[in-house]
Amino acid sequence: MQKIHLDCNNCDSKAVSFLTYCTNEESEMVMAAKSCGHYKKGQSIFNEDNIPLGIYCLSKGAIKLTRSNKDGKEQIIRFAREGEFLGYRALIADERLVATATCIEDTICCFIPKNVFLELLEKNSQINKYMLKSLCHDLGIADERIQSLAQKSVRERLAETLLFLQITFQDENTLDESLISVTLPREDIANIVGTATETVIRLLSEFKADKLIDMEGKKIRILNKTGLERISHASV
Amino acid sequence: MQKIHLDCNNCDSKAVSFLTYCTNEESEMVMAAKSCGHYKKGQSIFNEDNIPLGIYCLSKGAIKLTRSNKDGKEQIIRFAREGEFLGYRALIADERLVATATCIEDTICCFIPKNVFLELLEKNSQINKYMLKSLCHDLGIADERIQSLAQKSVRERLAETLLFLQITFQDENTLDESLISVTLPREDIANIVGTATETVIRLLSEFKADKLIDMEGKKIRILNKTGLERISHASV
DNA sequence: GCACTTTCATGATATTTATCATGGCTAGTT
DNA sequence: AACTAGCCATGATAAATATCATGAAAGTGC
Repeated sequence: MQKIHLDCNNCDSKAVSFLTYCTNEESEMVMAAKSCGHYKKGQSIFNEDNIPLGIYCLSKGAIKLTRSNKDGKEQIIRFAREGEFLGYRALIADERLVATATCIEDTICCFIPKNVFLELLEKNSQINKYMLKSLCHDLGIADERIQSLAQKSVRERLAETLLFLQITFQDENTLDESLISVTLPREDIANIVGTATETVIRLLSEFKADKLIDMEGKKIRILNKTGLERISHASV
Repeated sequence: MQKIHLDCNNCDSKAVSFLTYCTNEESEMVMAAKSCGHYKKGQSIFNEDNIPLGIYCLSKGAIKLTRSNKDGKEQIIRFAREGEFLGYRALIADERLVATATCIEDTICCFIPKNVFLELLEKNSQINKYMLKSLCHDLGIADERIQSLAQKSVRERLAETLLFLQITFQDENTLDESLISVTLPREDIANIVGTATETVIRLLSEFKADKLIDMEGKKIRILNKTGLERISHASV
């Protein structure tokens, strides 16, 4: 990780995160306390089981949050992009980190120490509300995920995942919105869906044969969104 | 639902919920605004897709929170017992309810209107902290659940579920702690684990043959906790 | 450009789990 | 006591998915 310095006021992520609600004074406090760094694709920002020392703000790039089992097989719990925060769940719950954050692209990420964040949370009611609301929203998404994993087939979940990836990694400055702009190895896709890598590869081949998707290099293009939606909602 | 009136100060759930942090004045406000009712086993307290009008506080009994798919198959998302609250996730996130709350025992439950709850949340910082922390904790549990559903086999998840049910429905005034004190039909167990009812029945028979559990009427007794733990943690 | 490593792809096979079918058991009802 | 409905249980079978094996293709470092 290569250290750099960033000005929150010029940061892309300010516009979309709770930093919007900071007063000037609070912004100054955050800026004085934070430390920023450049991470390469594949590097991890924090690791499960560690004690959280603060929160992380993604200024640029994308990360996957994963939990590993005994055999080292990882499950992707969620993704985060520019403007999103990491590590606050464990911090607020006063628990250890239960997930590892790994960059899936080159990433710029700032660290805000625990006490600064907790003070903001306590003193600034807009920030407090924002966090509450966003936690509740995330919990709703997690519940949806639980239902999906419990009730849908792998085929349904893969279709769902492709649509999710397309939306999540929508590149606002590209007109080519049918192309999934992130390149995830098949193994990562399997670790979202909760299945074996070979199964993903096979089903992707089927989807391709059915003209639902196309492969352009490692990237996936969605040819028939409605078709995928139909598959994805077959049962749920 | 049969209406009754309850005094929060004498309520079992006061000791364990955010109501602990209410000032006298706030308690009065809650008491004046709330309405309480007696629900029979099987009755629902609220239904998915509805707009949340307030939150519900369980004074006695137990409920299951479920989400249904197209075919009407339900997934149990979580349980709530005395002292726990329901419906706040959707309320705070400003979304519709995504789950149905159904009593699995005769239940006494109070309704606190939206504005009263939101005011408490805003004015009382201890309550605010309590809610934040508890949401973060719940989100951690949801993430664990996601990993379990994605990576564990049905057999592993059933063992996990039995241990979970034993702890969750621990009756503090019974010495017989190896008996799972709640009676859930096999179908409900299947809807926690995320599998077919027949599969649960078959695996329970296996567990019984392996002397891991025993069946006493409809109730299940855990004979070998360590054995179940070993099965449950085989992979994760 | 060539060795080397990782990822992708596909076949063969085994295992797990779902589905369909049938019958027994139990609790509540008349 | 007989009747009925709703579980519970188990067998037979089918379908979905995992696992193992092998090779091709694509990156990566030197």
